[in-house]
Amino acid sequence: MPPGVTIKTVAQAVGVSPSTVSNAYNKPDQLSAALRERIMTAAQELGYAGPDASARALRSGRAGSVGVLFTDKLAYAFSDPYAVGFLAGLAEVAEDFATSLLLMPLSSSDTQAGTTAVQQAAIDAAAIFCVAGSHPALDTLKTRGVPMVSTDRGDHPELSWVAIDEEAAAAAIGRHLARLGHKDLVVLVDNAQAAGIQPVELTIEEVGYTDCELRIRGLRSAMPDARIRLISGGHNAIASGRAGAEWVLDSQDRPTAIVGLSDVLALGAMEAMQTRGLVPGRDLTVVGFDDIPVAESSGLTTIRQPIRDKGRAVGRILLDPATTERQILLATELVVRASSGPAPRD
Amino acid sequence: MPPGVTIKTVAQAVGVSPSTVSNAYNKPDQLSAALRERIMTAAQELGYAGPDASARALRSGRAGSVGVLFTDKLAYAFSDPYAVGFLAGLAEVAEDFATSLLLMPLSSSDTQAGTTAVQQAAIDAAAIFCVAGSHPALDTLKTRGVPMVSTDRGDHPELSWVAIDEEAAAAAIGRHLARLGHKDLVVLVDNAQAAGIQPVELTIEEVGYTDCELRIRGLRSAMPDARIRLISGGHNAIASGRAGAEWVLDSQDRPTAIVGLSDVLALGAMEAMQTRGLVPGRDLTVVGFDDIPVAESSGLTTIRQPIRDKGRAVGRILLDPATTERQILLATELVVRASSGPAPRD
DNA sequence: TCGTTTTTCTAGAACGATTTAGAAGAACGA
DNA sequence: TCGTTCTTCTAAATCGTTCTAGAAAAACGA
Repeated sequence: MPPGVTIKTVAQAVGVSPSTVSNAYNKPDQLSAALRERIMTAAQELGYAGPDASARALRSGRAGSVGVLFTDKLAYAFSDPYAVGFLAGLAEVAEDFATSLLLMPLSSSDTQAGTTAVQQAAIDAAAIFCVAGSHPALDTLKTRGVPMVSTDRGDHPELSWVAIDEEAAAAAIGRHLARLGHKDLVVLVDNAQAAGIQPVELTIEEVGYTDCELRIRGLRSAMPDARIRLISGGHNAIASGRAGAEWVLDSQDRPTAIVGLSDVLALGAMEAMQTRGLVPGRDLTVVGFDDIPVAESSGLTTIRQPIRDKGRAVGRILLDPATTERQILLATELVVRASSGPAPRD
Repeated sequence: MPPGVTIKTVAQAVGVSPSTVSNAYNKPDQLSAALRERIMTAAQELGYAGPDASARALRSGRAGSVGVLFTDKLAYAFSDPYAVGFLAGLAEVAEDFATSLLLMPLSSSDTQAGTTAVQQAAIDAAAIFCVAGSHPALDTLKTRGVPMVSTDRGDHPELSWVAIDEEAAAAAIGRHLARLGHKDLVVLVDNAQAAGIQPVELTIEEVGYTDCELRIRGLRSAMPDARIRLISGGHNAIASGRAGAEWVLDSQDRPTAIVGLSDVLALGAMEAMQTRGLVPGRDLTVVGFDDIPVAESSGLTTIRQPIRDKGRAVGRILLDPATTERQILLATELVVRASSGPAPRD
């Protein structure tokens, strides 16, 4: 587009008003087909590529994009097929409403950067994917009046969310393990601010993420007598799961079962076992959470949550005026596979 | 933000001009600290959350986001860790320049939808990730004057790109296979428009993607005497690789080697072999392309390409004025692992 | 004290579109 | 033929900023 070519230029060239050119693009039935044709060819000749997006957004009050907010680096976020599934579901709906997705990583360490990013982004709505409810960027969105839907259940009744009953799902795992006789557990948790490589043991307060916390509570409630340790090998990725599990497996104090708070963490644990010649489900039980596609072929016992539906539901609440529900609880299911077995008797 | 609260409202409340309020946000050193403080508190009281993004974009000519264009559904795009790596590298640079990423899937079937999406998106630049150079949306961007960088080498000398020498990399695979005595090959290719489940044999013309085509050419040039069949089990995903390989393995006419044009396709082939009790590298050779993280633990022979660097380089060309290079060729390397071995003598 | 520079602030014009209300002309029914 | 209804088009206001040029005030040097 040669600089300076606007809707006005085209209007003058054709000899009509700017409004008419605008209508030619946006409301084709408001003008005769012949005139529209003339306008379009003139636009082509002048090198005009259609109305400017920013100007349109300003005047019409619609940016044509929704923000997708998530914790931490993009690299970590999408290393989990779970996140990808969510995004795919959201994108599906977004496409129907001619809306693009604006990716906005919210670093948990540098909250300032994320907040200004959110401030400067032209978005009509925001999907909050696994972001702590306390992040200041969310306040910015609230004062700005941007509709939001979170993937975590919040406290406030006016908050919109699409979530699962984390606690109940985790309790299902707990009951399964209890039935198998397990009494000594290690839970692998995501630790976003982990910089080092050395796995660490955490308290439930240090875990931070609301959903992780709820899952731990659920486990504990179903296994009140079990010993449950929380270990993190870093952020949510296979390598972290492996690191955490290696640390546990190589210690003198092995548990009988390892629960990954996500499938990728659990898969990492399975890798660590394989390296050591241990068979999941026989020598040690491994359970995951999410049921990502590869969990099936790996034989991982896990909680299935309809992640793609989650994305779709979030999209609909944000974009489809016909959707009136504001808080949606999705069903989960314990999927038992080969990686879980009875605790060895000692 | 209560509707109607703008920079003007704040200005009136404080008793200064709108320009000054604008400066308070954008050029803090243009006004006294005391006044800035007063403006900020007034803004807070009025519920003003900072300058409107669309208005700012219109006036300043900077949208604060770059578009990421890629073929087909988001779901398929990010099922490949290769794509995720690229995005991560790009995001890294984008973050440094306070820029967000706008995801724009360009369906290859419905080119119209993608084109209007591109037309309506407020972006400063665009990263073209594995999109056929003929897509009409690219023309729209060109007339609009949006800077673009592609991940494929184009024909036009003014085009910017960050790529690898696809043909040479594939030729390296070809030489490796020739040295091992392979003369009968199946190449697993991505077929985006595949709707059915039934794998199909394609000609090189039907393959379509420029980079896939180049890789096939490279293979052929290094193995002029080999028989090379092109098979597709669907879009770029493990399941498609598995489907394609199963079809081949269960036929009467098995090749001695399978080359996946991406690692995910090759990994699918390895899965298919395992199911049938075949050992990659002994019974049949499997080679991939990309060297995604899981390739190492799977023992997959493949071409390593610095995918994250690719994303970073694209980001820098788009956003960093200090970067003057416009066409960057990255190095690749054949990584030989256990999945490739000598062809069985018959 | 007087010119000169620096700091601090402002008026008013863009930026490029969409929207509202309404005018001009064509088509229509009786 | 006349009033009415459509169709087709337009003028002018508006969206909420940032920018340019310059004014007023303060600080400075001699």
